[in-house]
Amino acid sequence: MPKRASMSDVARVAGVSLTTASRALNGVGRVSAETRARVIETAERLQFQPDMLARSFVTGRSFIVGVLAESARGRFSMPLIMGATNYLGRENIAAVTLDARGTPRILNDYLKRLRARRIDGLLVVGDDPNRASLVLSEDFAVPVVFASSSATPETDYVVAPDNRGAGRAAAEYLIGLGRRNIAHVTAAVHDPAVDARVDGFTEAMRSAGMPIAMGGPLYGSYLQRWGTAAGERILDSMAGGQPVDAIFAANDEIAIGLFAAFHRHGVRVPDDIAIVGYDNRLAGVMRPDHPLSTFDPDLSTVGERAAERLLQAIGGTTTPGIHYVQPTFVEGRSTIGPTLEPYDIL
Amino acid sequence: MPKRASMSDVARVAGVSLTTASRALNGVGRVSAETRARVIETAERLQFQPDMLARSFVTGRSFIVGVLAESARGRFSMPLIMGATNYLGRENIAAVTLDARGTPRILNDYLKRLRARRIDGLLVVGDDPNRASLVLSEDFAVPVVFASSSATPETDYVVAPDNRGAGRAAAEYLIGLGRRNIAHVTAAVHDPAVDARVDGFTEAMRSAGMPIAMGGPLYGSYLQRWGTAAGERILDSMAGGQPVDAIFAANDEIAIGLFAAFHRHGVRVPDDIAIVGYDNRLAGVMRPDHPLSTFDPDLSTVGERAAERLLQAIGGTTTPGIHYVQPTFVEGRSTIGPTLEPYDIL
DNA sequence: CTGAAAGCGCTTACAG
DNA sequence: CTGAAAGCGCTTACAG
Repeated sequence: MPKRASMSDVARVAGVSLTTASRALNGVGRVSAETRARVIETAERLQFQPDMLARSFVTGRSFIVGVLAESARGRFSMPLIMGATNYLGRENIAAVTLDARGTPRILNDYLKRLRARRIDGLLVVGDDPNRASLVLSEDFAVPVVFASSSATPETDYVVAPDNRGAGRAAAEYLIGLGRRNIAHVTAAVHDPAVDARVDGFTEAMRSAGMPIAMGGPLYGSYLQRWGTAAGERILDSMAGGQPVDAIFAANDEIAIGLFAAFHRHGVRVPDDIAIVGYDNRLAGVMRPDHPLSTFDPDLSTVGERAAERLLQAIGGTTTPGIHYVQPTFVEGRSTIGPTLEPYDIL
Repeated sequence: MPKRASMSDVARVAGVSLTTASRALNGVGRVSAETRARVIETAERLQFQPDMLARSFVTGRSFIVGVLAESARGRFSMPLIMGATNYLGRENIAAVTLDARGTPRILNDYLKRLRARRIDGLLVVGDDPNRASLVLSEDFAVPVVFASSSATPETDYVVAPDNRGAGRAAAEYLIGLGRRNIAHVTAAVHDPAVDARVDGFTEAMRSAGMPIAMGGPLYGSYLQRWGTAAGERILDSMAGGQPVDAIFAANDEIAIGLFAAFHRHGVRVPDDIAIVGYDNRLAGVMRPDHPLSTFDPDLSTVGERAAERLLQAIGGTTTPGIHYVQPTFVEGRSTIGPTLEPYDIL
């Protein structure tokens, strides 16, 4: 096979100096239009492809970024990383994907390696609030973007799902459906994603002048079991004369647990109680006719935006601050009917 | 901040030539033990980190590989790609992740770019049988490893889940449980994964001298709906005097569809009919006590092994051929009880 | 607008 | 065992 054409081959054939060829091909510096055209034509004819290794060497830009995950196996991280690396690939940027598995020692090791790799930037994926400071304390010389749902100082580049917006949207949606006694069943306090959703939900309820049913958010876990337990509690309360006609659940597992409790007691969804979940992780597993109304945080888009932001930061065309990605609402039978039966879900 | 030490800094400080420093640091060529020790000590003292960009430039090894997915969004591809990129990251290899989205034009574009990137190798993820020939016809100059469940010529490097082995194991497991009338409900013929599972299952049944219930595999789709339809058919057949006491389903959706049909007709699982699924995609979504017996193809391990294989191929330490990854069996209530109820699943 | 030349930081024949 | 020198393929002051 014929050796690849180098830029000096192009220069020689086009009858110009290497300098001029470089300038013409990169569209930088003054080159007469005709010279430029001739060089470009020659390059195409010779099927010239610039050697990125040489270019990297001389410019110091590696066209490689680091993607550092707190835990790559997490449900949160995987689609996010995929979204990011896909975007990067499309932009012809390579990624060194590293999984710190929550261990600072591993993290520091990795940071050292990334430096030797001369990466152009770093994308940090995860929710560990300590991570940020760790990385920054290393005073990494390249831009760092955080893709995370936890709050991070406004001095960093951050991309995150809008949990607060989702909480607000959930309340507004249920109010719009005419529901008047809306509860919120959520996971543990101090989980930043939980807190943000609670805040948004509370805000929207207050704006509508509506108290939160059950006296406020019910805190528990992300497990279906908790959804069922919360459901029992709500049924008790209803038996005691406290009406509940809609629930915003912090994830789909809780939503299904609630439904299970209600169905066992003959309470119909959505006829008696409408349920909105969060995550849409069960899409593709659940039946295709959308049994559950839920919010899809669109994590691969979060990853994509974070990667885009990183390239902008490298290019100096963005400023620090947090960018939110709006979760998409997926409307399903748990709020608009017809009445759900157990086998309608899976 | 002080400039990074270069190799010539190390050489100067250690009082040796650049040549010797390079040899000592890379452990190549003859260098006296004391010289080597001195150089290494000096390098450590100066915190020398070799510039990988320079090394790549001169050696032509980019320490970057391409990861080309037929469709990165596919359920199959995502964990596989994550497994691969994680392994690569640990080995300090960057990846350009590209999603051809089934389009040959995009594919060829990407291959051109990867060449300009001077990648060290290529990992192709996906099941499209045309993909392989496409890539190879480009006579890519670097090693190519296929991570795929479709059959590929023995002249390539291939890593794939052992579908045949899983089919065999499913039959043997159900036979071992004492079941005697075992059916197989699967998806479409000519899907390579389906065919391999059918082959393995058929083989094990034949070895045990047992006919396949229902006269042979029941072909349909991967949808839960098909599982339910197949369940109805099996119930009819049972009503007609043809016993069935176990089923191997081609995926978990089918398994759940089967269960739904049986439960509606008062047929108990596993008491009357044991069910084994495939995929374990619902782990983490289903209840934690393993409602469903199923095979986990361990796709991230497939990706990991494929990446490992790619690095071996680049290093010349492996030979072409197919390596299988054994799916892991996850035992659950659908085969060992107690009797499953609808809400036990999700 | 164009070109000769230096230089990026390594590896590796080649010669001793 | 050790070293002087060439060279990898580009970019970019510097000089014209």
